[in-house]
Amino acid sequence: MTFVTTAAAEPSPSAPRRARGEQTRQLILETALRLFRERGYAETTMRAIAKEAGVAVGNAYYYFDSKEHLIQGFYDRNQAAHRAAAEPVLTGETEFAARLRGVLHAGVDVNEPYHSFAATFFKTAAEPSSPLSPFSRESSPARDASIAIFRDVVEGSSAKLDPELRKELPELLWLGWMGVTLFWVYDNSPEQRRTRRLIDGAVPLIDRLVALSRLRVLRPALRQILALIESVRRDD
Amino acid sequence: MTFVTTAAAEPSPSAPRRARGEQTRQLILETALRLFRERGYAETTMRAIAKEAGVAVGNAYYYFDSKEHLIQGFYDRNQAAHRAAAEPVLTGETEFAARLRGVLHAGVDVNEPYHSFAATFFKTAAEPSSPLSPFSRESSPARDASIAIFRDVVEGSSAKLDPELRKELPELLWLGWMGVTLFWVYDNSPEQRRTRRLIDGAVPLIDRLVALSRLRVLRPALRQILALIESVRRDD
DNA sequence: GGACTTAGTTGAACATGTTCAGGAAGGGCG
DNA sequence: CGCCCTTCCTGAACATGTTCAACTAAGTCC
Repeated sequence: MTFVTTAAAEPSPSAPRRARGEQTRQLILETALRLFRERGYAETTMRAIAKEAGVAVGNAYYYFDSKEHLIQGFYDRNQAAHRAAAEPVLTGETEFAARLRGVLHAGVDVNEPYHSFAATFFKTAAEPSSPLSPFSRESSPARDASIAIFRDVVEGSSAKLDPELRKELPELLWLGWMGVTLFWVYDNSPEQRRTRRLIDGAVPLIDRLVALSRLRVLRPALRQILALIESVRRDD
Repeated sequence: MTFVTTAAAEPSPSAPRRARGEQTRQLILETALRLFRERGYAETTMRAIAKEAGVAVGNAYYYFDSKEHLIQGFYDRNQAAHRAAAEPVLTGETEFAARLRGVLHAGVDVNEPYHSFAATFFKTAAEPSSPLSPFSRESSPARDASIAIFRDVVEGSSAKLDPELRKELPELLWLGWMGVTLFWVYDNSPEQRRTRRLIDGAVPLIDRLVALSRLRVLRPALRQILALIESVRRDD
């Protein structure tokens, strides 16, 4: 079985030990994601992945703890793509609203091709104990990277806002982004237009709220909100 | 196999045709929910349910399309229990904030015994295409019943508020309740105290916002928000 | 070079959700 | 009663995620 079946990275026996394993891992991941895209998540069997990749079923389990774990690779990729797609806005725009809007739309753009099957495996991410949950320990690198985008949104903007709020805002915006994503998953309007409308409608509201945060009169209300967040976050 | 195995409702052969089937259905559902509670959802096999109920595996599939569909029974029950638990507050309290707070706490109370395994099967509810999704067609009876509770919260309260908002508020509060539930699922603080704190902190804020809705100055902002909701809801 | 270690790989075996061809069994109808 | 239809029920068979004992071979150490 040494003839070339695909042009893709087939592990070459000549490669050094470490690299060889990494090659196999990538091959399995690539194959899996391709099949997920082509047939959907549930319809893709581990046997099919293994066969298509030219390895034994057990080998896939040597590199990935479970079928679900293959999805993590998808997340990592999408996260990087979001960052890249947001880059122009983050370097070009200075107004808070425009930055936020651009970043959110970039996120939707990046996800768009996967909408149909993202919904299919979204369920696995929703389980709190799942490593795929956006709040899980295993997701924390991807999560931190995602929050970093929103920190960039805030810090690179010309908007002046309450310093307390400034500290919390990136994480709150990320949470909002999770909300948008949740909405997006459920949104089956053509081209997910409702999600776009949600973004376009919500961003000005958020912008106005954020601007209001500096008003002396609203200080107590803001403190109350921040205190609530703090108290809810506390884990006891 | 005609000896009595449990004291519970075993289908009596003498019962009329229709009722007999219903009895079996109930028996299977009871058994399933009990085992879910005792062992957890994933750990309970269909074979175990069938064996425990004294029927064949196929029989369970005659009454329930899938293992997930057994959960719907759990929802229906919980919904009714929520209504019942909220009753005292809804008849006794007249202030909006107190009513809302009471209803939300009642909801958490009702769910509390199931927290550990609710999380386990929450994932199945999260899939948009699943009949268990709170937004699905199959869930609409339970959903409508739940929204009705929040309509009661609004209509039975002494609070005066913008008529436009009044129309939308029950559904918005229900959505908020879904948010609280989502938070609750992820909340593993002892006795889910964080969820309680979230409710206690958020209700006054909502109460204040709702009261503000009548201020002339805020009219444009309110209209903007309502328009956003309307536009997002539109399915095109 | 030879013994040893360990990463990498295999495929059969297992567990469990689901299906399905078929078999009772009650009740209506001639 | 005898026939038939529908409801209810059965358990073996199937599909698929996962495990595991065993094997291969690349590297390491003496």
